[in-house]
Amino acid sequence: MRYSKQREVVFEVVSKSDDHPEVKKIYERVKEKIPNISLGTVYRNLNTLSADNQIKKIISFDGEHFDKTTYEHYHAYCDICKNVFDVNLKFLSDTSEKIEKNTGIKVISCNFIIKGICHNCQKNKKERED
Amino acid sequence: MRYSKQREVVFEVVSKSDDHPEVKKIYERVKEKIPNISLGTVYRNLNTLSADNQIKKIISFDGEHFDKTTYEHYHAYCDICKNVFDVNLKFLSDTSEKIEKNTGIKVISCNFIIKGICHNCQKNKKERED
DNA sequence: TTATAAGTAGTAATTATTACTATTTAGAGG
DNA sequence: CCTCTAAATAGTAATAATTACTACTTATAA
Repeated sequence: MRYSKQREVVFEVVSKSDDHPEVKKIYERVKEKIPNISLGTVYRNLNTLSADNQIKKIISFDGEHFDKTTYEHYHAYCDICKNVFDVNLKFLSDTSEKIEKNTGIKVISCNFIIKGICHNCQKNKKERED
Repeated sequence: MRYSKQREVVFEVVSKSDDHPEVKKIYERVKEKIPNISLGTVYRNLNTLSADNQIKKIISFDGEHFDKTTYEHYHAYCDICKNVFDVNLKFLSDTSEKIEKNTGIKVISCNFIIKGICHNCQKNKKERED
């Protein structure tokens, strides 16, 4: 893989994002630094970077999101505010290994996403109902 | 929800499928029984049926698949043959409940999909290499 | 310094999904 | 049985997401 300024900035943007952004949002953020970058370039680099395990592609209920964190952890998608949250739970650790052992499937990656309602939206909902 | 022949056939097709078909394939199978059914009708009914928990929508690496089985279980997607397989493992049972207890997120549904290489494709790969 | 293959911008094409509209139909209430 | 009405449909158009294509640019190896 050859160096390019565009890929560096795409990586940098994802690395500095705490909100699991979608392609569209990443594109906007990258454009602040490279105004004439092409959307195709962002797509290509997000795909090469995640194939190279430098970032992680999350498959969610509303499409693809990206995560700076590549170690095995999982996500929750809020059906109200549409945000994606990290989920780190002990009983889910080493899931890849366990699945490989138990099923014989050669695991490449795991995508575990929960659809639900986040703390904030539960609170707001309750307040409206009172 | 009012009865319709179209929805009945869509449900029937998914119910009789053992292969976690995608919309396109479901559409083809339904057309054998209702040749002039509209693709939009298939989409609409797949969405209403899964919202009503009569079938399950699986979010996979290559898009949406559908499953006749609605109880909590998980899936593996083969990166070579692109098929989706059921995964039933004890240590993953009651995941919804556990997540709700541990995170406080109100869980609506869980989507756990593993990307890997299935038994058959591992075998074929090995044979080619010998 | 130069050759070349990887990467890019800009655009076109493709694919998946939803929206729209006129028409049909299930089924509730007379 | 009728009749009414809202739900559902077929067919088409529109939208959104992603990939493909092409001429140009650039990293980097020799």
